[in-house]
Amino acid sequence: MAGPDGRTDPTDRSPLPRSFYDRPTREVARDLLGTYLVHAPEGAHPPRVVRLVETEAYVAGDPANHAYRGPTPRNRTMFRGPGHLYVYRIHQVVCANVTTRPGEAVLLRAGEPVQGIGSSPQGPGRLCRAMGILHVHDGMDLVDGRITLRPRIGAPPPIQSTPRVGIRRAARRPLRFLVPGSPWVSRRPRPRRSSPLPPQPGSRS
DNA sequence: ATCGTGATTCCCT
DNA sequence: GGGAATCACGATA
Repeated sequence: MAGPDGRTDPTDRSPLPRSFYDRPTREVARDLLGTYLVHAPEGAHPPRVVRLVETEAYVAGDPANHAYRGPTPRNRTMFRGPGHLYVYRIHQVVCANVTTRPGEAVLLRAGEPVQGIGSSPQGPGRLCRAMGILHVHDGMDLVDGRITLRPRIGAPPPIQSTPRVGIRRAARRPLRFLVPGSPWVSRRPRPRRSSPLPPQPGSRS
């Protein structure tokens, strides 16, 4: 889909400016859908590009937020200012976030392959693997670095908000944003319930 | 639904 | 410092 200027290559466009990230985190999470995550590795390797289709916001006062209890060695990047890459490791997997205002961030959950993608970028761990994002990239500046985000081309995609996935606390807040119908959105049927409830009459399964 | 897996954090000493 | 709880996942079935 070409923009009004007819250009089709997202890497021709300048990275999103710092001001993009210096906004309320929910807005950033929503506006990130349809933008392009670009990793131009050192050397002659071709850039890897995905179009983001799924994000989650982690906001202040949010018990699921890594920064909920303030700065720690792991989450220090979340306090470095808007527009940095916060990469953390969980289990055997790395996940990437974009920082917004101090102590808040957006988890990048899934994307649609555009260029140079060798494995499925579906789910936050797999997205990082496909993009070649490593734990050592934690703290990188997204405005002026090898890993950047580039503006959407054309009209904004349709956006749906849903409960967040894979967390226990505050999972039901509608802070997950996705492009409905995209085959690249990660599927995880339902968030875990914190306490088992007896099946209600009329509820499914 | 469950399991592998190891880092991180917390709540004590 | 140390032991235990926790975990923004992914692969399995």
